[in-house]
Amino acid sequence: MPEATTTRPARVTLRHVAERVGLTPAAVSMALSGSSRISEKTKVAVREAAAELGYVPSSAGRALRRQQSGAIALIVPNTTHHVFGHLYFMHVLTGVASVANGQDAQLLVSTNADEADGITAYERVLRSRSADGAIVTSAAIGDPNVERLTTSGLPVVLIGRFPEFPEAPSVWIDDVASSRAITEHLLQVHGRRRLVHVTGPLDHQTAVDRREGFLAAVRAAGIEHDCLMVEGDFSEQSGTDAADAIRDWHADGVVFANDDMAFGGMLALRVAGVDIPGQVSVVGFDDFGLARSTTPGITTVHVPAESIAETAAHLLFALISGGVAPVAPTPEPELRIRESCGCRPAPS
Amino acid sequence: MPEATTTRPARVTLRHVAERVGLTPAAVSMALSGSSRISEKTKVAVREAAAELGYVPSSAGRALRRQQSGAIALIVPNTTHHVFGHLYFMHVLTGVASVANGQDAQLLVSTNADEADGITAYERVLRSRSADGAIVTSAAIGDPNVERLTTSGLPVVLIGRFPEFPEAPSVWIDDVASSRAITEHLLQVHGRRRLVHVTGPLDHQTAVDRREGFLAAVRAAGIEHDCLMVEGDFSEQSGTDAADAIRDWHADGVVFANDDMAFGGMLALRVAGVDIPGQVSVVGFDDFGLARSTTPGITTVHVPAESIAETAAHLLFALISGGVAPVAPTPEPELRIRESCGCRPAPS
DNA sequence: GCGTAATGGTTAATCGATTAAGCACTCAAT
DNA sequence: ATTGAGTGCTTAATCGATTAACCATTACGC
Repeated sequence: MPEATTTRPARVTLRHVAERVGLTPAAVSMALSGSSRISEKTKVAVREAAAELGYVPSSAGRALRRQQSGAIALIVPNTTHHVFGHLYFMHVLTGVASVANGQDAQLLVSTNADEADGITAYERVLRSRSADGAIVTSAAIGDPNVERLTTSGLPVVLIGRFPEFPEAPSVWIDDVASSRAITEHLLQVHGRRRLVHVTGPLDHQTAVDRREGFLAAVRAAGIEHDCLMVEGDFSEQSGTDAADAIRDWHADGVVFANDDMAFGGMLALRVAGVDIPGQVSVVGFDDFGLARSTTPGITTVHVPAESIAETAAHLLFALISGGVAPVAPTPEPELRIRESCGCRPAPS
Repeated sequence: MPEATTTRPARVTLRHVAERVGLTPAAVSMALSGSSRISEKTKVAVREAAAELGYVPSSAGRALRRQQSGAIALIVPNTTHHVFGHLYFMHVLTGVASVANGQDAQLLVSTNADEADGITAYERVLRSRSADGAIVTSAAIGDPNVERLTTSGLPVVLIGRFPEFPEAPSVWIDDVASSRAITEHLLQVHGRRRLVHVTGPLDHQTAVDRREGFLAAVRAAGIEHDCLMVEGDFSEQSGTDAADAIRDWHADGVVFANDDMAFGGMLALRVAGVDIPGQVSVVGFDDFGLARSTTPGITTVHVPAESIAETAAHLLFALISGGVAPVAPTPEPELRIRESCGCRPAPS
């Protein structure tokens, strides 16, 4: 039984196209890449045949020959701390994906911290050259993997501030200044004096910096000995857990290190009969979406995660191709004033 | 100047390991894969050398030889309709990633709808064999790309119902039954009689099915000629836009086809002075996170996106390795009763 | 008419891992 | 002693794309 003439093989390679037009694979390759050594007539014939057969170059073959995969990886080392599956990650993914699309690069998402032979799965992504470079986000302070990746000589861009690695290409916002600014909002605009700060997990630089900003503000106001620090972990639950301490201490203002905790805290305070913002002004941090959907809306610091991610991606592509890492500008902090601090009346 | 003896080449290949132990690359490959034709002593030596040099197999070399990439792709054809960058996607990503990790597979995320040579970027992912299979989510009805992918012979699993392709492996929930159930909640528990349904974009099967479920419920109640249909597009804005029509029509219950629209609608109704749930009962659909953060919390249908995604991923791996597609069970609809329908008093 | 350029390809090598087939060499059984 | 089976590796081919080096033609200048 003869093959149907329209049968196209499951995998169309250069050779199939070459046979179709009566050339060698080499010629077809050159034709498709627009080499000047191939006649215009042949190029047209090759392009037609390729289109008819549905030829798409094998990424493996090409990667092997070119010594680069055409993909970048987005790595999240820290799956334990509610990071992956968080709104933050969505924004980062959106930003990175849009830049990757613009560069015709594939995007690999890697979150697996399993170790085999002492190498984590996401380090393996780089060492196996599945990706030409990586963006690492949400890493903890002192994470040995971060050091390994940044010193491996492979193109890696960090999202977040890593004082331990001042040389490592990284993109961050000024958490200290932002946190200070929003704390000062409570102090200066609303005249709050008994402040609580609910921190994030202090093994993350972001949490440390936001605490630092808070402290700078209260120090400047001369009330640094009269405020309460509660350690949270960025989870809504830890915000809820902080509510008792906040009430017992008779706070009139709370700076949560992120919106999730602010939300959890607000709910718990409300259940306990505390009026927000009447009795207690509440502010958060991040503005990834939650803060505007609650009632009252949470006054917060807008973290432009998507644009940070875009910057990181551009930086990564620059590293991959050029080697020179342009310095990324740090965006200015931007407060989003809503109702939880007492600025506007809640709608209703 | 002599090279430092500890210098390890940037890219360690089989040959480097082979030279180190005085063998051929072939022997090293066999040793690392545990072949019985290699002596135990040699295997130990090889493993040691590989670990010392930090050898990780080249994914390109391996992919070329094995004719599979060891990666799967998560494809979102539809970037226009607020899909990527949505909470839904986060859940899907989490589910797929966890299964992929379990299978030691890389995860490619592809959202680029750009066409070149009549092939979209995400079809290219499959045809270039960058991925061994794909999960497609959020595709529109009649999207030609879906047909192309499902009939291409490549392993593809769809998330969502596609009546046009009854043979295509797919995973979905029963939107019709779920939507009917939540509509009946308004009718039976709350005695609502003047219902509005705000649909999603009707080029998506999900939106069509949810409308169908709504209609089934009102039909069963004998009030199908006395309800209002408003076409939305799943966006918060379109929910907001529906508010005027809802009020003008003097509705006492609204079934929004998703939570985003319900949120937008609730805000707008509240601004217009409508009491929810006092005057109007509101319900949504999805429960991806937003519904529980609002005040009042939105009564909704819980869509187990993460577990759907996991099922889809398992199905995909079965297709890739076995070829047999196990039929996936359809999860039962689950209502999440909150305050927006009038069931519980809002906390305050 | 003859060297010199173009023109338009082909040949062969390469990227790294894998595996079938082959080849020494040892040991045991007939 | 001689075949037979193991044992433990090496050789060589392969996956697909790319590119440097090479080889035929034809065209052209003087």
